[in-house]
Amino acid sequence: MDGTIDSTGRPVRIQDVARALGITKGTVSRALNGYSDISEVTRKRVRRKARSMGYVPLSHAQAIRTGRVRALGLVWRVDSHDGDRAFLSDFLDGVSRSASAEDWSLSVSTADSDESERDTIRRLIRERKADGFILPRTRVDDLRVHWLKAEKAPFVLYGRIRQGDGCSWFDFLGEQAMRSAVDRLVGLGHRRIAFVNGDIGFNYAVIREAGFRAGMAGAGLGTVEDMIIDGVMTPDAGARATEALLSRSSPPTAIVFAQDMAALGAYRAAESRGIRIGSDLSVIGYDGVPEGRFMSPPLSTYSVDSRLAGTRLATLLIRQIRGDAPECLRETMKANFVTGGSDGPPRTVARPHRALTASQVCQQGRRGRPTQATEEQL
Amino acid sequence: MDGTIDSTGRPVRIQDVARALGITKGTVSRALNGYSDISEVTRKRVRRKARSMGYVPLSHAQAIRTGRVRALGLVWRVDSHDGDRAFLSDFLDGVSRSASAEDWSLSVSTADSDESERDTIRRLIRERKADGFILPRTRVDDLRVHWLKAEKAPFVLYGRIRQGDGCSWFDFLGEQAMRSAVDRLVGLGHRRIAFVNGDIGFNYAVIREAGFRAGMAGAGLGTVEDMIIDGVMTPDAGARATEALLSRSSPPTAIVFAQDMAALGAYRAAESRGIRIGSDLSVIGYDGVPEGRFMSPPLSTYSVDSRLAGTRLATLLIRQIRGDAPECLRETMKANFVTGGSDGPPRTVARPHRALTASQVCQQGRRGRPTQATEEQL
DNA sequence: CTAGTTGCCGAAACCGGTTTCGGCAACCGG
DNA sequence: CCGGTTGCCGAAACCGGTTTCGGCAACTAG
Repeated sequence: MDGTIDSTGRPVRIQDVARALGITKGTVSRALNGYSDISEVTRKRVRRKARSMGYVPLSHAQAIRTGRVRALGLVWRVDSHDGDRAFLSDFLDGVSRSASAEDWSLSVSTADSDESERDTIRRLIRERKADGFILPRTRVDDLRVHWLKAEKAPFVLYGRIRQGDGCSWFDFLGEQAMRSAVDRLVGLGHRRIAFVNGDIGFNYAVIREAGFRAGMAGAGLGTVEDMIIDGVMTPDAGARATEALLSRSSPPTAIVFAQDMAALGAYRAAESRGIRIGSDLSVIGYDGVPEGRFMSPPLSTYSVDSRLAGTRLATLLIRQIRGDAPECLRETMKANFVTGGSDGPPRTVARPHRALTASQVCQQGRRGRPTQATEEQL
Repeated sequence: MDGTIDSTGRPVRIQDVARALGITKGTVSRALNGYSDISEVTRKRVRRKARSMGYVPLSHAQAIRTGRVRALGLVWRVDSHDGDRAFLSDFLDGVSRSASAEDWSLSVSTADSDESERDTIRRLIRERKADGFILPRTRVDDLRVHWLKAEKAPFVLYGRIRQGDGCSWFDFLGEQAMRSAVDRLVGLGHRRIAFVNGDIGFNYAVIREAGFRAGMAGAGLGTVEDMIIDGVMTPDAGARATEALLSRSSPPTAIVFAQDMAALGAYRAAESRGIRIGSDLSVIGYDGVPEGRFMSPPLSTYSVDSRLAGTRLATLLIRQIRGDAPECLRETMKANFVTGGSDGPPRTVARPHRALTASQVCQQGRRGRPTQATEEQL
């Protein structure tokens, strides 16, 4: 197993290219790496010859001098079952695409605890298997940030954090999505809106909850604390949460879920209660998992492009490793709302004389919340 | 970003360890790598000192001489949506665990076509980002095998292949599972058993179909060709296949699915027909996807441990790279049958005078197929 | 015409390990 | 006592690149 082999069966090295051109390997190296002290004619000759001979530099041989192996590191936690199975594949694809485009590679490891994750990261750094790291699913106080700062290793976060000094990141605007979900539901006539959050140890949960509260406040509806449940990440837990909420003395007419996987549970709870999602109970999710499209009615959700997140993160990390300041490498993007049919006007306000047509509802939504919305409807 | 740093802030190199001990770096290297010409006392001193100083060799610096980077390569195809979402995470975890245990790492790339997969593999080989490859989901005539043999690169297959000269692999015994599924169903009293296969371009599909046919033949039941459908990999396709089978003039009383994801579709088809899985229609799957446990009744299936597959494959590949002959590195394992409740005695034979109790059925199953099974019951 | 640039490339050091080679000292048998 | 092993380690080559340094030739300015 070796690089391109010439007629003698030996892999092609830089020395071979140099010899074939009658110049030294140092010149070949400088020509290929864009040094300015190489004439344009020589550079062309070298490039052509290297290509024709199929010369590709060994990354580890370069690394010995440059200190860089052109590899990104990714440690995947397998202990937290968030259930979103499509995510990993898409995310990896995104990262890999960006990395490959720049001729970088991706070193992946798994970990099932904080300790093993720390050990894994340190090993990858120490052995120089990776030049920098992509950190998925940032926590409110993320230990990995401390570890990597201590090791002076570059890294990018998938998800913003509060103490973001010296950090770069990519993130979707979860707070904006949740706020928009509330606006939409209020526009449809809902007043009693619940929020089912994920694990508030993760940043995204904190951010989305803030968005929900902002939406409720903006609509003149104070958030009722027992209308907020957190720690719900699976369909099972989502079903239980929905069941609990619907058992309240004044149950919500709509539920905003911070995660689609939890929202899927609402369908099960609704079925066992004999009520229908989209009319008896409105549901809006977040993530855009494929399963949501197959529910009936399909889940309305704020869809997130995991592949895009991967590509952006890889690009940002490579830039940072090449020298850009982390603070300049921050990107956020809107989550895309996808109408499914799981949200509609509430049953309770659908009395004949106040019924709204679909078009009226849409106009209302566009004009903002109705001015006559008052607290007593809660 | 560097390895362990000493008080001066510089990363610890082998030279530093040598100097601290008053010996040469060559001796340190040989001591650490288990050369026999190093005395046991020196070896101990070196090991202790290296550990206390936090010395870890740079993998790329070793690679320049040894030619090995201690990394496994894995190219993941993202274009074939087989739907099994849990697989990737578990599989990666298995590979990563084994690799880490030997102090190896894992280089992952994605590809969405044969060409991009070939280019990716070649780039990883040429740049020496990986010393060998794990090839998931082998096809009947797998191009990757040809590419890698041409590059003289070590590789292991997840799934056996016909032309297996010079190949090592790990695989689950799909044919045995399918055969056992037929035996079980026959034991329960079924005679008209259908088989819904996956993409027969993949080896596992060919193998499982062979197992099904062997089971039918072994039970004295010839396989009716229109009772076999292939190319079914998703719940949607599974539902359609089930629908088609149940529309036959003499529909099957049981269906064996080569993949759980397809089997899930049978539930949907059954629901829309108003029949019940496990009594009106028996279903047995293969894979053991988590979703199967949540169906009602839970799906009976031959469960496969993807994590284990990953660990075994990584171990086999590392052995091969270290010099073991590929032909000696082959492992197979049984798929585990998990009773769910989706299989039971057929309705059609459940007439009072022929009804079987559960225990009788089990005994029958244990004793083998009933000797009175004849063709005319089809 | 000469001194000072500038463009371009060869020579060699260098990165951090591994591996070969050779030699010293201790031990061995005759 | 002496030649021949054997055990153990230092010295140095080596792997395949990158980067520094210096010098030659051509060109430019004074």
